[in-house]
Amino acid sequence: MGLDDRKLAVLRAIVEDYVATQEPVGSKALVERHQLGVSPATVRNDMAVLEEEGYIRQPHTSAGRVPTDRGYRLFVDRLSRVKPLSPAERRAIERFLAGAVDLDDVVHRTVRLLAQLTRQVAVVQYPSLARSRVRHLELVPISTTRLMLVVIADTGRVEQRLVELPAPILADDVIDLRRTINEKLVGIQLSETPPLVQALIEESVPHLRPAMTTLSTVLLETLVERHEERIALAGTANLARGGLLDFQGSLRPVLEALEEEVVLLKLIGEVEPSTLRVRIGDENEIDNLRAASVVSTGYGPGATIVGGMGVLGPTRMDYPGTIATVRAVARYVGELLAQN
Amino acid sequence: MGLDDRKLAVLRAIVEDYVATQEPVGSKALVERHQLGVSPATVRNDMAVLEEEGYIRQPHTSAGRVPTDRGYRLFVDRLSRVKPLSPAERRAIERFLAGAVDLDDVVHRTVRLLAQLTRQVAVVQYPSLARSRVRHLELVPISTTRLMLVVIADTGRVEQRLVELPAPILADDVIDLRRTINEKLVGIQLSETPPLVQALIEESVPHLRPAMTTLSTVLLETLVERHEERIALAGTANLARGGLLDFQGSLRPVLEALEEEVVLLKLIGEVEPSTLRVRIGDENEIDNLRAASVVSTGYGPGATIVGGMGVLGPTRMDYPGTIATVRAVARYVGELLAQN
DNA sequence: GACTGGCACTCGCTACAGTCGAGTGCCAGG
DNA sequence: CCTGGCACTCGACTGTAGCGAGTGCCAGTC
Repeated sequence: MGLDDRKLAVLRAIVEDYVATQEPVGSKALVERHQLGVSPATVRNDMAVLEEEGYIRQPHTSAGRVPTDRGYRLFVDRLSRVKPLSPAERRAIERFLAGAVDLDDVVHRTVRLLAQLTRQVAVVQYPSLARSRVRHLELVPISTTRLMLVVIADTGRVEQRLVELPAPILADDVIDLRRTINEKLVGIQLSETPPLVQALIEESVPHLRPAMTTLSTVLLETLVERHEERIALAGTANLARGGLLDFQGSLRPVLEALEEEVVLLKLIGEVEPSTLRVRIGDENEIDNLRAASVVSTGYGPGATIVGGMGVLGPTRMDYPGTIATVRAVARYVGELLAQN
Repeated sequence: MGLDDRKLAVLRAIVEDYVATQEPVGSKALVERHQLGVSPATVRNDMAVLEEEGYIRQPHTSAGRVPTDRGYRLFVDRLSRVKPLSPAERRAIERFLAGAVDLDDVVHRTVRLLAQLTRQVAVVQYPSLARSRVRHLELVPISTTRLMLVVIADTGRVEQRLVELPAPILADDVIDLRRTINEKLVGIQLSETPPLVQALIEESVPHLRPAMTTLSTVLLETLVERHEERIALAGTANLARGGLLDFQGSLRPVLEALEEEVVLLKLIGEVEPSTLRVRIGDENEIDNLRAASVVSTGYGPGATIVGGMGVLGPTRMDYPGTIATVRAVARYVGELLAQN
């Protein structure tokens, strides 16, 4: 039952070879390419045990072995050696991200960078509004009954929304409104604003109350409810690389899943303090992604986390490399945000 | 050389059948499914002529015929009968777009709607900044040396950008700056702003000149140069529908092309007054899309055009249906923008 | 002169048999 | 516990044969 060190080494070798060659790996090839110090026959015995335990399987009798999801899991948890990034990669990351001019640009560059380095599909969540604080609220008069509300978060993210007032409003009153809402809300974390917005109505001067009421509705929608989360995606073309061997023949389910923002958020958005997360094949909750693996992590300035990013690829992926890249990119982006 | 009416009818029948069945169509099947009033042998003679002229071809000897790009072109230009949208489709369009709350939402909904109705890849360009007018410019003080510049266009599009000032600035001066730039620029079409921005520097009061100089640089970047065009994409999963028969086996080149914003812009952005455009296979300038067709059109409130939208699919697509849908959606969106 | 029925021909597709070889499981011996 | 040897399995590949959809051509008919 217990797997001794050699069996684990065999499993590791199988995973590494299979990931590299994309073909079932046999006992003979294994001893040739790795220094296992035993004969093919011995390896075969080990393989039989590994198969019994569910870590590897045979596509057909008389074919080599292929890791199962469970095998990859064990590999990731206990067997993979950390693969440090090459200096060239580090430089690429720095250079690529250095030129960013604003938040949108940072996210765009990050997602392309990730896709390029890992050669897989990359997903980056914009800094979540819920996790940011209000830096400034602006009211821009468009006409006497229309205002443009602009919310600026401390992460640099900006949301805007048109407000249709119930009655015409004076310029001075707009200034008044702006002052009031800023006094009340600046510096507050967005997820904490609802009660304060509520209070705004009650505390406002009578003749502004109707305006404040509609305004606060829109505020609530903008701050909390409405497409609160945005997401950037890149590298879908990489899905078509593995010649349809990955993803059991059809990209369709995967592409479909990637079109749903909700799904993407689930993939990378559930950020716990646990920094980095790997979900392998069946471990994914989304049915369409049962043939895929996801490596995701949170990122943000310093220790706080403002969003998630990650990479999606075939279960047969280079886990050590991908993990190292995702971790490195997330750290760089975090530093970039901290400088701001 | 000249193709008489029956030969054209045969070509039309071939296109329609091939689009429907995805299989080469033979003379016998043709006379069975269409009322051509002649025998298979006659149809075969017509086919021979059509093939000689390059409108159809045989994948292999002893197979049915398949339209060539040139055949589709003729079909689109002269043979396709307009296919009016079903009331259900019209209602779907209206319902789907009615719920939009702001410009971003309109674009998002439009692109998903197009993808869903045509069952293909949809592309929608955000209203081009170059073609909009400045509605309002806002300067929000972040710190004494930092301003947030917000540009609001009359199409509802909003761009923002951080401005790093060379020296600290007083609150009153910010108000001054804001007033000046608004006086000068509001109502101007964005593509016309550069000379005016230049003039801003020269006309500003001496002690504000350094601030105005950096500000105008950023203004120029924001108004004209920087990722001036944004694009929304949906329906990529539809590419994987045709079971790899379309796109000659690999989705990769197509997916790659779709990742390049520049390419997408080329596809749908070159908007001439000519309302609707169909590019078939080889007619596409982008090599990766030689196996695809694109149906695109401009849209905007009333007669003005503020951006493009379109649909991409296999050359073997339902042209009449796609054309009708794209045209209808563009018109609805135009009306929606006009109401604003 | 245009259309049609008939006929020989082409050629991709499928099924089937046979061979090859990678890879396995098992066993006896060190 | 490991190893070398051996029989066995089964997928991949090859070659052959038959089938049938579809064609091109030609002689005959209206």
